Amino acid sequence: MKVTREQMAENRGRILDAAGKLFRARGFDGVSVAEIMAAAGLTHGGFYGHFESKDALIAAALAHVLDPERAAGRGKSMADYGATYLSAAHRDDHAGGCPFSALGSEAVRTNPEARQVMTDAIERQIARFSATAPGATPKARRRAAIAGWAAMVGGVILSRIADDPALANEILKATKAELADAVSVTRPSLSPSPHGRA
Amino acid sequence: MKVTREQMAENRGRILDAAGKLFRARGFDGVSVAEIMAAAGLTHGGFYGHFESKDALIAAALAHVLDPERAAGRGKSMADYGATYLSAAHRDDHAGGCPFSALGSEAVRTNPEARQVMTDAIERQIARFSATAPGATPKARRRAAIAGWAAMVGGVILSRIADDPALANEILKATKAELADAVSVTRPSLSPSPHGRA
DNA sequence: CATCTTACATGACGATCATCATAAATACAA
DNA sequence: TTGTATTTATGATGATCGTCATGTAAGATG
Repeated sequence: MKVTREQMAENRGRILDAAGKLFRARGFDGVSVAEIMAAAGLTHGGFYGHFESKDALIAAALAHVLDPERAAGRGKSMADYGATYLSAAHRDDHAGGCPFSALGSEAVRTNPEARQVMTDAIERQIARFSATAPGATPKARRRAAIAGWAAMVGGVILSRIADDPALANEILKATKAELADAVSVTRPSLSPSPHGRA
Repeated sequence: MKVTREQMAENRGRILDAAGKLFRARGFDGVSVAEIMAAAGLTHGGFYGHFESKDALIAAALAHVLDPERAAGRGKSMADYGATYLSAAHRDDHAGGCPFSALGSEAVRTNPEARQVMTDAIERQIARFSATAPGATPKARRRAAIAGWAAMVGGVILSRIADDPALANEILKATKAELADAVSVTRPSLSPSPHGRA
């Protein structure tokens, strides 16, 4: 019943993949350890050889999904990122989408390790958006990056809650449009932003 | 062990109050029926005389909290509402604050009745904000209302997740400031908005 | 090849939970 | 006032879950 070191590392990776998807799809409390292990092709017994507890898995799975190495849309501007983020495809992809929109309000109540993982990811996202956010000064751009990120997360969550497909799509579209306007208009006064669409 | 009709109605109200607060503070899965009943001053047995299931209570508690009759900040403009919404006081008041920021990502996965209750509340909020949102046309104002509401919800959620108090406060402040700017600047072209601060 | 190490499977344990059955007590109708 | 309906308390039930103990097969090590 033993397994190659390499196999073990691959198993750990499969556990993290499965946990990342299942947590996003059904919430931290909506998935059991046994279910995650089964999705990874294993049984529940081996779990505690890989992780100390379910809480530890939550933190590790979030870190795995939010790993800056394989972040989606690396080179995109904030506007382009927002357009993808606020698409129907992303909204409908709970298991594969952004953990903030899938787990945001639950993450508030998770363990400190997981909170810190998410805090770091928030800071990275803000820093990334700040490069292409509208605004004349770095301070203004950072402010716009934060507000834009907040609108993206809130927009997807509200669109997912909305029962009525028309309303759900309108929320996506409206948030996307306001975000795009903010970028193209910049602040009233300055010359054309040096960080435009392309 | 029977109780006045009036008492029973009051008991039901206390159950809804307790459920509303506990759900917002700890999530739907983080609170047991027995705990809610205890918080209402009753024991768990009587629960099913009031509600058909925990799911039914979730829907009823959300409807109770989101009741348009006793909605907070009735006459406020979107900008004023946003300033209160994005305050540290509201962010720190999980149990008494907005159910969308407290339960948003979990609400996506609740029962259809609860989803519909929340959908109606979203529609009401958008309609309310549309009256004082920036924009030259009703369409533009509705768009701004939606994006503003999304930014509020996302801003509070991100601020609550953030482990670092400085970052948490910055998120609130930045989102609030962008919201205020959007209102005061309106769209570049038109005369002063007829729906300004006051 | 022999020994040690260890990753995973099986199975169990204690706790928690939603839900239901029953009983007691009393409001309400007659 | 009497009888019935009904609200709540007590207690039980079956299911689920996180975690752990143990066995075993097989890699690692020399």
